[in-house]
Amino acid sequence: MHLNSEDLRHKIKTANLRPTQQRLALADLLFAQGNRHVTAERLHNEAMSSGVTVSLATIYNNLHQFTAAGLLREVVVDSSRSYFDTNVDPHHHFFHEKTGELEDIPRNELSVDNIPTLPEGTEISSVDVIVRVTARRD
Amino acid sequence: MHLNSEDLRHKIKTANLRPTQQRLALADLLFAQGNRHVTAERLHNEAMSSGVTVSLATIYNNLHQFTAAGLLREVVVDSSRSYFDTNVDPHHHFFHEKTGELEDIPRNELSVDNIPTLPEGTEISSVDVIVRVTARRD
DNA sequence: TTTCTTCTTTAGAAACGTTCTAAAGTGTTG
DNA sequence: CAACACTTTAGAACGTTTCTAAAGAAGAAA
Repeated sequence: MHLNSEDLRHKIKTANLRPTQQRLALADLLFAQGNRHVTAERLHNEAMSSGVTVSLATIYNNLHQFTAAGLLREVVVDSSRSYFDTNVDPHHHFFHEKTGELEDIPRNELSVDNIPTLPEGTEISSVDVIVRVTARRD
Repeated sequence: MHLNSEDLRHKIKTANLRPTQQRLALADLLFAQGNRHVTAERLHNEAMSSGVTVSLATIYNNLHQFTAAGLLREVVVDSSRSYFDTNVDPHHHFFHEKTGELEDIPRNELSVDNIPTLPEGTEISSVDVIVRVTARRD
C-alpha cells in the first residue's frame, strides 16, 4: 500500500495519462499512502501546503480523469460537495454528518440482501450504503 | 392517500406553519396524491404550470420547512441536486442514473445486516441504501 | 536536437443550484 | 380594527464545479 514515485508514474501511464508534474503530485497525495477520501477543496489545500502550485481547474480535471480511469470512485453523500475515494473495490461508508468525514465499511462487514426486482429494463450499476452517524448524545 | 384541501390545511397547521396560498399550492402538489420525489426545480415548474406564481426562494423555504417538520425527507443521490421525498418512513431507493428518477424500495423488501461497530462515540442517524440502475444493455 | 502534434495546465469567466437580504405582503390574535 | 409575527419576493450573493481559450509541457519522429 506504499507507492513510490515509480509506481505512481506507472499507475498514471497505465491510465493513458501523461505523468506531468501536477498529476504526479496529486497522485502522490492520493495514492502514496493508504486509502483516502478527499474533496476537491481539501486536495487543493493539501497540494498548496505541500508546496505544489496547482490550479483548482487542474484538481477537478485530474479527479475526473482518475475516476474515468477507475483509479478513484466518486461517493455521493453530501449534496453540496463531491467526495472521491481511492478505494475502488465494492464497499460502503460511514459518514459523520457533523465533520463531513467518510470512513470505509468493508464489503464483507455489511450485507445487503433481498434487493427487490429491478425496475423494468434496468440493471444494477452499484449498491451504495451510507450509514450516517452523529456524535452520541448521552 | 388522497388529501383534500381541508386535510392539507390541517397538515400545515399541525406543523405550526401558516396556510398561505403558496404553501397550500405546494402542499397540494406534494401531498395530495400518493408519494412523490421532487427537486426544487421540478416543483417550481409544476407550480408555474398549474397557474400558481411562486418564487424559487419560496420553493426552497417550504421544502426546508416541510423537511424540518417531518413532512418531507431529503434524499442525497446526486451531487448536483437535492431531492425531497414525501415518504418519510424508513425505506430505500432505486435511482435511475440516466433519467434522475427515484423509486422507493419499501424497507421490508431489502435488508441491511451486520452493520459493523460504529465509530467511537457515535450513533446512527440513518442508514441509506441507494441501488443505482441504468438501462440494461443486452 | 528540432519540429510537430497532442495533451495539460491555467486564470478567469461563467454556470449552476442554493441561500441570503431586506422590503413588501399576508395571516393571526386580541 | 391594530399590532405582531410569519411569509413571500426579487435580486444579490454564495460555494462548488465547469468552461474557455491561450500558454505550456510531454511524446514521437527524424
